[in-house]
Amino acid sequence: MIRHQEIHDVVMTIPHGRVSTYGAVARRVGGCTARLVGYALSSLPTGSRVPWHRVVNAQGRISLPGEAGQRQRELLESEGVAFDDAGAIDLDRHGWSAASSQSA
DNA sequence: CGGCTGACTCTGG
DNA sequence: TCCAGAGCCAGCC
Repeated sequence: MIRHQEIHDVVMTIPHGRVSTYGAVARRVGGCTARLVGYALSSLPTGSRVPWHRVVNAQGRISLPGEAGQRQRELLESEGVAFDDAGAIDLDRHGWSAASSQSA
């Protein structure tokens, strides 16, 4: 049975300066779908150690509406993540992968 | 206890 | 490029 806790744990494994997608995290959890990841992040309490800001949609764009979305972009830029003219992140560049976590 | 909504992703037109 | 439908878990009223 998948739990939000499992998703939180995977998100916490995202290294600094890297970003991941809902679908990617879902696959890493296994037997989980992208929606559950989104729901899990939505369930994150304020002040949680989960780098939720390092999680974006498959398009490399921020799906988080409202002010939080703006802050997410700031946090990513603060970590060295670059955004595209369309406000999208180069997943090919900052996209995190368990195999890429060793070196760029 | 019952029903609803919510930070996704993929496919077809 | 935009719209719609399906699959999933948890918190909330």
